[in-house]
Amino acid sequence: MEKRAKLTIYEVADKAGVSRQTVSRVINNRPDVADETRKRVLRIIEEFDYRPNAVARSLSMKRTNNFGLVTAGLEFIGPSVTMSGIAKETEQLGYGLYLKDLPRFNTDIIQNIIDWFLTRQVDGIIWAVPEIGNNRDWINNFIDNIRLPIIFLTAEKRKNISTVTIDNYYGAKQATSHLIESGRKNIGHISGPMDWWESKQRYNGWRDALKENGINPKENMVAEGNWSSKSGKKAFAQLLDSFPEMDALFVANDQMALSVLQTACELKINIPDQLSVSGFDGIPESEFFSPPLTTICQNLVELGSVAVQQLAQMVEMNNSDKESRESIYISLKPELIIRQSSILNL
Amino acid sequence: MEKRAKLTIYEVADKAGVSRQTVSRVINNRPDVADETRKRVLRIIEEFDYRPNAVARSLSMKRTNNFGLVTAGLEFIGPSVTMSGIAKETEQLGYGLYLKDLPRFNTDIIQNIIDWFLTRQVDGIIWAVPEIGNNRDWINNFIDNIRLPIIFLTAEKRKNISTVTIDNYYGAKQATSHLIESGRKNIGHISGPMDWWESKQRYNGWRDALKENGINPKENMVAEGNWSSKSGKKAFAQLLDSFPEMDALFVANDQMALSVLQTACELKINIPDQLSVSGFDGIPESEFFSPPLTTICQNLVELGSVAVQQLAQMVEMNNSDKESRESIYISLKPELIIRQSSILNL
DNA sequence: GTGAAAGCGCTAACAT
DNA sequence: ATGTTAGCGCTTTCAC
Repeated sequence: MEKRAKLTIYEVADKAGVSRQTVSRVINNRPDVADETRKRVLRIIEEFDYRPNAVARSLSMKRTNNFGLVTAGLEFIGPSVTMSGIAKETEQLGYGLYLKDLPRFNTDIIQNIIDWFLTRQVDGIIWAVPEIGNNRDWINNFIDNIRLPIIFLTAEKRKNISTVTIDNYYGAKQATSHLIESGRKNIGHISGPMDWWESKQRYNGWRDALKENGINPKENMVAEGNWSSKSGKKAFAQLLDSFPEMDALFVANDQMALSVLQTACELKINIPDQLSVSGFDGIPESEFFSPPLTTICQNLVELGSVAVQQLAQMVEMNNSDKESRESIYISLKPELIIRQSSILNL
Repeated sequence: MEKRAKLTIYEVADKAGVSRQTVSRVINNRPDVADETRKRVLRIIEEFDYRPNAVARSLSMKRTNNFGLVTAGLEFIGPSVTMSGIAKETEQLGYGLYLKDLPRFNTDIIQNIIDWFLTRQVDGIIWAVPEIGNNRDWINNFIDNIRLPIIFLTAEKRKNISTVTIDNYYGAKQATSHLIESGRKNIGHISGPMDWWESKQRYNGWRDALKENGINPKENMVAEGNWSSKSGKKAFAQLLDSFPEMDALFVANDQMALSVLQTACELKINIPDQLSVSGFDGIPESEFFSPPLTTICQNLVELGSVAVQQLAQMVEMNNSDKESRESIYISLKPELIIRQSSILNL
């Protein structure tokens, strides 16, 4: 096999002694080709290692079969797991995937990103940037002008917007209720950064679980972290000080919970006897913390898959009945996993 | 702003009263346009929200300005951090990025992946799949037939192949030497899966550091893990049994080292007094383990950046003098970070 | 079942 | 400085 200039459909046609259209039909597996002709063309394609040019095809068909994905914080494990789900499902459905990773969560270059994707003629966009502060406000300004299907991940419900998310509120409530049911009354909370939508939801779940059980949530029972182990350590120290009667703790992610476990080990605070702990996320390591961590397991791979499936559906629909598509809101329930960090020693 | 059918360059030309060519010149910022004409065209573009079609441009220019990225194991933190570096640098240099995540590390669909990228007419490929077993053997068969620039990450040096990697051997040697220098003699090793190239390199580094210090590495001093916390726990238990005189331990990644720290805490083995420990990777959490973990910090974001820079260079060169490009091999040195897990209490 | 003509939206090369 | 002509490689009519 020697290298040679790329073959075009025209040259294949020439060598096979047919017209370009016939070759095109063969490539696209159309039925209306004589069996013998098809074979002859296929042989030439094989022999000369011909590969159709997807760019030309896209131009002609006015459809690229590509999705655009916008993420942020790919250096963190959550976003990247979600992305792996997105990548796998995209592949599965036969689409290609363009990736754009935002340098910051809160960004002013939204229009550029969207423009770039429009320019590249993608068939749909997956917006997987966490909702922080007002970094979704652009939606209101743009969304009506964009005819392209877009699916949003992990966000508040909005009018005319399709979203797939994990039910953070539900998960937090599950975790907190579990701590209460196991007999604790003084339940603290280490939250994520409070300008994150997810943090707020988890906070609200904690708060409402307390209220529904006749416990009054107070300010000294909460400390704010920023998801990192480091911040978890600090927040725990703060709580130990502001809420000394604390006998249970709901931590907004597993990373920060790890710090709690380790600090407790240093301070000789027995977990779960003196302090019952639940995390949130369900990272694989949580099972091997000491003690193994009770947590809320969110299936981020599934989140990504479902989002892509929805997007693909929107793309298909968009092609048939234009304006009929209704926006959807899918909320996936995370699952409580009970481990030793919240089980009383017998 | 109301939606309307997408504008083409032709319609913009019409409205501006110029030819398509002039519009094209304006879009591409060519100098040879009268200032006034340029302004007129730009106004029309603005007013009608015109966006050039990159697909058409690619077809015409025979260049897409897209790279293809192949990864595997994106659900793990290492690959995804590397990828974030790749994404950022790609963006920086003005390229788009297609993402393909392999379902398995060891795969037989290599040809399909390459074909897909060729079909999409990418300008270059970044191969970021870890080298495991013989999953790089395909290179020998294909590489000479592919005229497309490809850069490989994290792999053994090969003829005619361009590669960027972290120097795992060097890092492992650094860590092990450090343990020896701090006065230990019985240095165990928990390795990664031994069919991984990276694991072998780290193992070799450990082995040679011992040898160079007059210590004879024996089989009972090594236990094999698979990078996970779970496997780390098991491997540590095994070593405790097979190598009871062990007073220091070089663990091939931080996740497994975490298990060691936690198990030690449970077993009341004091770290670093009884056992001095070093990890490898330098994940952010390692600083907040208890005790903080001595480790080898590899800058994966930089790894990704450098790879993309090299690829971009290959693309440029390829366009001028065809066959002159020599293959490169860049090896980035990781850095030893000394923390309490390997410092003797004073 | 197959082929000819036209077009997708853009740029390169040449002409003016 | 601007316009004209001819493609880029493929698909979509619409003939035959």
